[in-house]
Amino acid sequence: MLPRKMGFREYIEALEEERRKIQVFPKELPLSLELVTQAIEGCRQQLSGTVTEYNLNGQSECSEQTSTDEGPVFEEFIPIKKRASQDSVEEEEEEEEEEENEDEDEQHSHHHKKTTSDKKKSDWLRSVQLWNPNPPPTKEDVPRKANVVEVKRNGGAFQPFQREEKSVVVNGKANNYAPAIGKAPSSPPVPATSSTGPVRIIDSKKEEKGQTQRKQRRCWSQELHKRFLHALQQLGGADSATPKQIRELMKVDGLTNDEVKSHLQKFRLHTRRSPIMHNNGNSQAAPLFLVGNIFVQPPEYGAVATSTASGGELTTVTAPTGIYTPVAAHPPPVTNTPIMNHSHSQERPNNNHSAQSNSPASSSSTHTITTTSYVP
DNA sequence: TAGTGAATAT
DNA sequence: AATATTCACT
Repeated sequence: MLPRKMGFREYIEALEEERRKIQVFPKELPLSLELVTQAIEGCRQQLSGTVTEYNLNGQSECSEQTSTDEGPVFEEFIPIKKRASQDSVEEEEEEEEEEENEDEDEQHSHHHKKTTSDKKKSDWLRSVQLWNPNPPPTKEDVPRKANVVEVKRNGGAFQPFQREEKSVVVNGKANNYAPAIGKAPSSPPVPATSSTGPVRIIDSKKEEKGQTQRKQRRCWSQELHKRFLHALQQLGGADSATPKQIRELMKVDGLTNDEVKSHLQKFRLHTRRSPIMHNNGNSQAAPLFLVGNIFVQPPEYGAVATSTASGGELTTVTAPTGIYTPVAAHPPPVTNTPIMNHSHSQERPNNNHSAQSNSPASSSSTHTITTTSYVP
C-alpha cells in the first residue's frame, strides 16, 4: 500500500497535493478524493504511530460507521418511527439480518458547547469527501455482502402513545403531517425494557399497519452516501443520473426511490451553488468560474491552504490562465444556453466502471498540468 | 411512470 | 439551518 521508495512524509505530501488537485472537481472525482483522503489519514496514523484520538464522536443522530470502502456494507438506519415503506413488491433482494447492536439512547442533552468555530457546520459537500471521523476502522463488523441491507430500527422505542391519524386525505392536498407527538412532554424514551438492554429493535419490515404518517427521517450514513456517490459516478454525474438508476446501483435493500431522489436533489443543489468554498462568513468571496461544467477558482483562493510546502503554484485550476480544458459538454458559447439537459446522453466525463485501482504513487507531479485529466 | 422542483416538516 | 419527506406538475 505504500511505496517503499518513498518515505511516509513524502508520500503524504504527495497525496495531499494530489488531493488538492482533485478537490477542485469534487463532482467529477468524488471517489478519487475520498480515496486519497483516506490514504492520507492512514499514513498519518502510521506515521504518528499511535492513534491519538479517534473518537467516534458523533452525533447520536445517525450512527455512522465508516468501514472500508467498497465492501458492501451493512447499512443501518436508525430511525424509523413507523410506517414501513412499501414492503415487498419490487424486486426485493434477499435480506439477511444480522445485528448486534449496541444501542444508544436518545438521551443526550447535546448541550455541549459547540465552540462556535466554523467547523461545526456540516459543510456538506466537503464533509462528504473528507469525512473520516474515525479512520481506524478497527472494529469492522461489517459483514460483506453482495448488497447492503437496510435495517430499520426503531430508534427510541417510543411510539405507541397515540398515533392520531391526522392523515386527512383530501383529494386535493393530503397534507397530513404528524403533530407534535414527537415531543411528548413527559417520558423520554424509557421503555419497560431495562435501560441497559438493547432496545427492542423493531424491524419495521412489514409491521405497521398504520396509515401513513410521515416517514421517519432517514439518515444517510457515510456508507450510504458512499454508495450513492459511487453510483453517481458510474452514471456519469449527478446531472445525468436518475434516482432510479442510482438506487439500483446502490443495491441497498430498503432504500426507496424517493429517498434517493431526495438525496439527489439535495446533492445537486449543493454542488451547484457551492462546489467548494471555504470562506468564513463572507460571502461573495471566492469567485468561481464555471467552465464547461466545472467550477474553477482563482489561485488566490484555492492556493491559500495549500501548504507552503514545495514551491507553490500548484494545481488549483486557474481560470484566467487557461490551463484547464473543460470537458466536452458545453464549452462556452456565451449564448444563453440553458444549462440543462439536452435530453440525456450528453456528457459523462467518466464513465468508467473501475475508477479506482491506481496505485497511489502516481503523484510527484508537482507541475504538470494535471488538473484536468480529461481532454476533449 | 418517473424526474424534477418546490413546499413543508423535523 | 440543514436535510428529509411529501406534494405538484410534467
